[in-house]
Amino acid sequence: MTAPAHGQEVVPKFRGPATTAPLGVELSERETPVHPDTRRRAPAAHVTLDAVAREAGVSLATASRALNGTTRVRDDLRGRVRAAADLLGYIPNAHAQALASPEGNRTVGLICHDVGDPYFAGIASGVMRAAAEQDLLVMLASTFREPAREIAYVSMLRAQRARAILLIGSGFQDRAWERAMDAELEPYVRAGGRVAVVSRHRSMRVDTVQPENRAGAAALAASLVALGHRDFAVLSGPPELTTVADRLAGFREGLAAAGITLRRVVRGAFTREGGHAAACQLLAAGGARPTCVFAVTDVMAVGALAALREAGVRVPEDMSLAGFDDIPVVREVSPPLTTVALPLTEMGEQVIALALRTPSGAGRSRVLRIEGNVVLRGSTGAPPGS
Amino acid sequence: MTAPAHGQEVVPKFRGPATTAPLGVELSERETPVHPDTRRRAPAAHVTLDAVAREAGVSLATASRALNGTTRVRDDLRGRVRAAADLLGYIPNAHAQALASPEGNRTVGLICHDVGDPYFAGIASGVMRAAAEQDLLVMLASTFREPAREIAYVSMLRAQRARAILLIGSGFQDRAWERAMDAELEPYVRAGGRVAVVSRHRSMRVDTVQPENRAGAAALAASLVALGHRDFAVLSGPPELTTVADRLAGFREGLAAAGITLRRVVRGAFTREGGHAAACQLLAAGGARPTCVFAVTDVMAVGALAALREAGVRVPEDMSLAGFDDIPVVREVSPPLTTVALPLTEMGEQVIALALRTPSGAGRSRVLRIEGNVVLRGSTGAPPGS
DNA sequence: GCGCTTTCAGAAAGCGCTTTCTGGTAAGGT
DNA sequence: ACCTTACCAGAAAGCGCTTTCTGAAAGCGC
Repeated sequence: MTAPAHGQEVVPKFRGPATTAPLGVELSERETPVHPDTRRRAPAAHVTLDAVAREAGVSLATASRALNGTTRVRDDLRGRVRAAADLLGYIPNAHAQALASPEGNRTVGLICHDVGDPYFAGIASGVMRAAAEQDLLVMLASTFREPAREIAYVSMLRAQRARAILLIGSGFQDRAWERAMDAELEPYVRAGGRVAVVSRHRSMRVDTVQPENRAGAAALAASLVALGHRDFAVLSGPPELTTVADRLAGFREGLAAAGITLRRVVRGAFTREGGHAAACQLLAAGGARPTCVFAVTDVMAVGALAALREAGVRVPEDMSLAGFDDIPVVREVSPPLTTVALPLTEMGEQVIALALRTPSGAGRSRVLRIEGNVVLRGSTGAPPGS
Repeated sequence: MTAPAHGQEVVPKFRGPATTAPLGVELSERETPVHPDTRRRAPAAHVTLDAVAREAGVSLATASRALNGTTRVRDDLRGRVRAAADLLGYIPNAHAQALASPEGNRTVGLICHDVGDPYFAGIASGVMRAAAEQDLLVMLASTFREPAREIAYVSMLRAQRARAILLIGSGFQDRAWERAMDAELEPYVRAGGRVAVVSRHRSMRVDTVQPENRAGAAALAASLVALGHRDFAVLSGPPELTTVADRLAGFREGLAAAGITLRRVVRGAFTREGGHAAACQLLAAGGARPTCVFAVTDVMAVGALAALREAGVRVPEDMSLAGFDDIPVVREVSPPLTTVALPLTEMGEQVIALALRTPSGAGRSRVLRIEGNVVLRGSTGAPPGS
């Protein structure tokens, strides 16, 4: 096996498509003997439809029609055009297509906080799968949780005239941000753009794939109560995220239904480290420890699990732990985490489907509710001493 | 000056999803009050530069220059243009820009096997971060390991005239595929496109971020031998992937250096389930079990770990297990996995930097070697009975 | 005050397509 | 044989920008 090429000369084994005589009108350029320093010259231009038409001996319009099949074209001509396109290695210029006709645009935008996060990666994976089926290209944007960047990306996607913009992840509960986002989205939609989101955006009237965060958290709370727990703490994320607010509220509701008051809420970043830190903080606090901890996302729960282990707290013997989302990793840790399962990939498929469906009509928006299923795994058990 | 006016009547009040939400996946619609006029109008056209120029009372050319700052424009005119653009909510049409000037294109393409896979998600995350810094938009493509789809995506990205195409993940060692890929890439590069890859592509002469798979696997083998192991098995992936071939070869080399012959290679899919299945197969086989197993990727190792646990094989007491890549999850499982650590995010940043750097000159390609670090964790220990 | 160079706004030529619109030709009707 | 249709290829008009190219006005030295 040859070593990877470091500074290797390109072997020009590919001589270009025009090795045979031109069929149609003369293309004098081709005849030009290749000057030795062509290498350094301006890059070879792209093959245009015009060149294909000339090669096939038809008009530009016919070439376009032959390739797109929009109108009937005589079979022999169509054949000639196809052959010419093949021969020249023609690839249409997507920008020109998009400019010439609105249907030419085959891209959608996907905005999430971080593809590196398994939650978003799961949803993105679903979006990619669905997009592939419809021959769409996805422009991905990671905001790294900066609201300003999110707005900027919407603007860029507007510039790209993306068919649809998909916003994954809950919105910020912040008036200024909401206003700015609305200001971006409203003209976009008005101009025919589609918008769909995963998770609730307080002020936005757009098609939504809505995980039942509240109900799911409440159901989880009920399950944990059923295990015998009475003493709970929550590891929460940034309160301005609607997802956090909803899950926390739902969990409280679920406890309240059993007459239990949530004892403690520790706030942390929406990351593995945030969960770790929050758990440490919880353990460091004095007083009786809760018997059960709910982390508002699995990512945080994983961090919390590590923190508990480091502190010598056995899960679930000393303390039960539950998360939310059911990202793949929670099945791999020991003990596997109890969580509220969300069909992430499917949600990704749904959100793009929602966006691409025929518009729901002026001023209408759809909400696709996604039920979360409580999955009890090894990380939860009866409270100690029961 | 009137505000953009296009029906600002939209009431920015959002009632939110009904809290009496029934559980289950269901679709509901909510209605937004809309001004009667707006209802069945054709979509409002986008604001064009022409409109801005008119609003500002200058020519199209001046408006363009004022906004892009390419040439000096009198201050008062520039101010007027900026104000007009703001007022109208002008967003340039990226397609038109890209068509009119090659520099107008601010997109790069990223092709990977599956963003849902933590290995690719990690690299993609790095790419996204670097792209954001340069104000580039990333078009993401997931091939789901179908070679044909990979080729098709390159073609689509060519059509988009992406500034650069990034290929993440090893190439297929398949002549037909290589030829087809070359045929796509060669004209692209010739036309000024940039290509960079992560992992070796046998036939491709392009800038490469090259994890030292071979050396890393060899070093891992040496470390495992040092722990006392003499009896090894490898859980391998599809042999046509260069990454698999290299890691397997490297591991063999490392063992050979200690005079050890690899006993067993079990092949599985390049996924968690593939690793699980391969491990099961290994255990099901008769004869003495190896004392140490190397899975060529962490993703497979995680599956293998689950399989071992299910089979009652203790890790590392009964059998040691090691992986490759150091994806985040391996630190969370118990025991944490020994692996060869690759700086995934950084690799993502590097590959886009490599692609965007000034061309290396005709026919030259760079290789950025990334060393992997052997990280011994709890999943490996002395062989049983030592 | 007269030619000279600068400076900078506007007209216009594309960029590479799609899609009318136009018109020629063949088929069909009487 | 004459007139309608139908069909389909080609000419041409954009799509929304950037960037020459052009020329008017202003600045300058003598």
